Amino acid sequence: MTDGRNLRRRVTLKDVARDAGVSRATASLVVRESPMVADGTRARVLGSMARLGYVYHRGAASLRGRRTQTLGLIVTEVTNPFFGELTTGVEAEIDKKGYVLLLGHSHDSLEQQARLLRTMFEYSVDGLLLCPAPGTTVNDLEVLAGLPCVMIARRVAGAHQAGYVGANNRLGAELATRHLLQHGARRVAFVGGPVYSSSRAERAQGVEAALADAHLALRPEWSVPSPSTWEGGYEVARRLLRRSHRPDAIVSYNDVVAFGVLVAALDMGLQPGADVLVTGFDGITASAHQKPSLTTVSTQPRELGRRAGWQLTNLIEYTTAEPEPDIPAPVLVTRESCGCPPAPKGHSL
Amino acid sequence: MTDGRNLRRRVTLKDVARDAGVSRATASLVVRESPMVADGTRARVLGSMARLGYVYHRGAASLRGRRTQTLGLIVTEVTNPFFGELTTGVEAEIDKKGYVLLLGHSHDSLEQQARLLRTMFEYSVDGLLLCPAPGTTVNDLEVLAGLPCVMIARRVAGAHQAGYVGANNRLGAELATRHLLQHGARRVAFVGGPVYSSSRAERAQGVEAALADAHLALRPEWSVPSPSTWEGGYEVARRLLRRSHRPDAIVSYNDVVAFGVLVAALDMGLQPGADVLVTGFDGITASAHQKPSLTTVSTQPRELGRRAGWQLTNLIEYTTAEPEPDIPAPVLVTRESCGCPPAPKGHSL
DNA sequence: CTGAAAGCGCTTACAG
DNA sequence: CTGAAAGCGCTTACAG
Repeated sequence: MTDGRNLRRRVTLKDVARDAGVSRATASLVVRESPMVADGTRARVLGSMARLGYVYHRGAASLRGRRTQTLGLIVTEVTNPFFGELTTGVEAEIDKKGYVLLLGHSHDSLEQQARLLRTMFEYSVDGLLLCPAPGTTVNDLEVLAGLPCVMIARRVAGAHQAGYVGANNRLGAELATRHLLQHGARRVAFVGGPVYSSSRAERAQGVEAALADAHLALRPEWSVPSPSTWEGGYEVARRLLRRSHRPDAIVSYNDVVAFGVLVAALDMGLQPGADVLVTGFDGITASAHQKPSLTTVSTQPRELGRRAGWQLTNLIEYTTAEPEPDIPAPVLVTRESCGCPPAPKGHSL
Repeated sequence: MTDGRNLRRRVTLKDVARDAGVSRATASLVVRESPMVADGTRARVLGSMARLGYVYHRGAASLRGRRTQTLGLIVTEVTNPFFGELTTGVEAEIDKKGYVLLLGHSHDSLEQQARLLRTMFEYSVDGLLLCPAPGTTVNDLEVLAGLPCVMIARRVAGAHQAGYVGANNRLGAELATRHLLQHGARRVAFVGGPVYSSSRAERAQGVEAALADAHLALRPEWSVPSPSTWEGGYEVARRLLRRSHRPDAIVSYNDVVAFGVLVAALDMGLQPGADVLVTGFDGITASAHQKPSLTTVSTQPRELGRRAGWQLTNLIEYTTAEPEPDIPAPVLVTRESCGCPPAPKGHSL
């Protein structure tokens, strides 16, 4: 006895066509829901498909049709839930437009990113969503050769063909800082973020702008870069808060860094929200779940992903020459860490 | 003038072959790194490929070759970082074996899961990794028709063909409970988890087994299911801790639930680790970053993902009839929430 | 509205 | 070690 499972040939459109007594082209039209098929014929073909257990072979379709309905997403970090939430948003958006997601993690490595780009290209993705690893240049993107592409959260200078979706870094940091000033802060520090990143620079500018309006300045020794990790925030905050002349407020580069700042303060016997005011940036779910809960500039990561997916599918389907950057307005979510009362139950952004 | 970009035909193996003066078959052998090609010929072909800017077309290759080097991963929840960390592990493992990941989120919906299964099938994935949505039955998996498949974290009764990678729920909960008893706990509650899930039942059994050894019992009103969310943990803990006769220790269904429990305790003026001992389950990164830090049963989510990827690729390449379930031993990571000193800096599992 | 033919870019036997 | 032919399962013009 041989194994029936292995012998069973894949059911093809040809089989369906024969069974239904039509040509392959007609069967193909039915699969693709073309209106140009007579109702009776369509019903007959659908019946055969169901009876024979036909499943559409997208690989074959795309070889001929030049579209894979496949999108690549390359994210960098992985310890940061921001990227997880973003990915969810992307998937939700493209799924409803009939695309599927090919996922890769570059771990902030240029080599790994280059490999992934090539792989995605080999798989003939219809378009690409990329959170570029730090140090990415236009040259690194040349392999893409005209493939529709949208950058997320980080920009690559000179990549004009590519779309962009990201937070308004400057405005966001400005909002946070202004709010802290209203709460009486006068000695504001800015903590975390990769040294030479554009996003860190932009956020720092926002802090400075808000301070300037209050006739204050960001002291250079209080603008401290760090890895964008919990540990980064923890270490820097410890150092800053240990001094006798210490900041009375800390604007953090992102939420994960802010979490480290919160714990550092608590470990030193300082109450965030009272002894030192703290804000984050991103608005990941966990920001609502800290104790004290974290005031943050929400970029609504899920929504950001959704928009990136939207922009990319548009780029593919309508081929704009130079897409408009999509930079949604950030919203300040006030919670305990800046001295505000906790948000009402169930409230989240 | 017409746009040169659109006119440029894709460079095919045929072009390469012509340029190098060999047949397509030979060029194909070179691409696939076959040793059966003369060194000189190979060099010539590789040269042509580089000069012409050839990129391998995997779609075409798999249509003929019957392998797409593509794996599907369907994940359920999204608010829980556990799945993010798991995904990273999966990707790391399959990437080095030359596979690529097709990602889908079922959001715990059976309909969405069914759609995703079908889609992955249409894309001819070589295998599937599935965290089944609650309520999934063997029937739901029939569409897979022999496709190699590995379940992650949750089992589907009767799915014998499929592999399985998941935590040892019973043992894990037992370890945690024993540890709490050693710290002097006597009134232990078990909080969170979906009512009828096998994993909740197994973890509850572990708690009971440890308590039984100490001649104690799990009081029915102290075994409280809840959504596996922060909110779920928060609400249940509030209710339990409000009573005069309250638990002195809470074993939480997972880390996210435990985070809610921690904050509920703090909100009520109780110190976790002193007034009430708390443990989690999963070992997500954030467990080390709470204040107080969370003692947890680590299943090492990344490692779990790695193993699932390993099992699936093995299943594909060596076709075992009935794969062995892979149930790694959980490890208890002790931190502040059970009254232990915080783990040393940089320590994580 | 339907059918016959060609082709997407590769790999797989099979000769030589 | 290399070449000519057939075919993977679809879609795309093009007739009718």
